[in-house]
Amino acid sequence: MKLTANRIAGILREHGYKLTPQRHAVLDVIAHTQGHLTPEAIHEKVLVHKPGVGLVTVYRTLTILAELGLVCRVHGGVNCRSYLMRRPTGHHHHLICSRCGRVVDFTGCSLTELEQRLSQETSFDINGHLLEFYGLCPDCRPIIT
Amino acid sequence: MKLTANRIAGILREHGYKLTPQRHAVLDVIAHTQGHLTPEAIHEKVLVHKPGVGLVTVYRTLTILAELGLVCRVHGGVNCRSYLMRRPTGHHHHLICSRCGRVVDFTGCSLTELEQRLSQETSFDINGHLLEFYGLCPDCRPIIT
DNA sequence: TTGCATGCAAAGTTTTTGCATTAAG
DNA sequence: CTTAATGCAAAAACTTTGCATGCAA
Repeated sequence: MKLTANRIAGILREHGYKLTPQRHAVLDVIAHTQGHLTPEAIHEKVLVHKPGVGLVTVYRTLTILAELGLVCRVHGGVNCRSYLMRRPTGHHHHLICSRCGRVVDFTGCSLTELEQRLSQETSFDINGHLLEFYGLCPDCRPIIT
Repeated sequence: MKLTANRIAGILREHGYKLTPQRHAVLDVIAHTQGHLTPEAIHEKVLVHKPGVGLVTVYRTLTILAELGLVCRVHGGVNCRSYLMRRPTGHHHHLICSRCGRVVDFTGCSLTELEQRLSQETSFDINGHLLEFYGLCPDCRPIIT
């Protein structure tokens, strides 16, 4: 299902938040970007079409959007704190280009078996995991090796 | 193989670094801690036995130790930037207790198949991955559920 | 109207850098 | 001796908070 403005507004409203132009702009930027963006980068892009929006607002917006699951926070490597759009695929992970930052989602991580094994061996009560692959995307990969 | 002071000194020397008491202290702290520590926490612990060491030195030391692979940087979740001792097990990952921060290493992530699949499907040149499991360790898990 | 959201400024945090001094090898 | 490492202070980078005003519903 596509995340229309209406649907997003609905999700926000459900949680007592409003869909303001600023929040709309932040979402737009993230939605139209292939890859992850730092709060700073998001702010810059927002300013192009919506001058005057404060970096503070971007931070506050990101917190809310991540809390609602509309955007994902990407961890790992450089840029520990970056955000990207959550594609509506449910449980998924990211394959990130180390050079241009492009992010490809993937599903089917098939870690349940490993999780069970770990759970048994360590007696941990496991409730989540983080998996990211790194590499060079086709565009960034040198043609001649 | 145990990482004796001599061996560590050797590794440092190989790369043009010296084994100073400060670096020794930082390593000691990390080596004797079960779990990950933030730079700040490491500094505090170092100060107990070596008053006067600057937080700056801790930062600089951590950068070097991570670069040499003597310590690992833990990503994900809260505490994006924490460090722990690298157990000499080669390629491994971490199972982290969300409550007390205890870290258990594990190997056998069996992601080669997945990596190959992704590589084929996306034409990415994949060269690494990050995998972390989160949960509650036996000590932190409520007995009565 | 009502209350959440905004922008500004300012304060907190966290991390890095410049420089004179010290100490490891 | 020689060169890297340290500690201090200061700067830079990053993030959060307080508050008066503005705006969506």
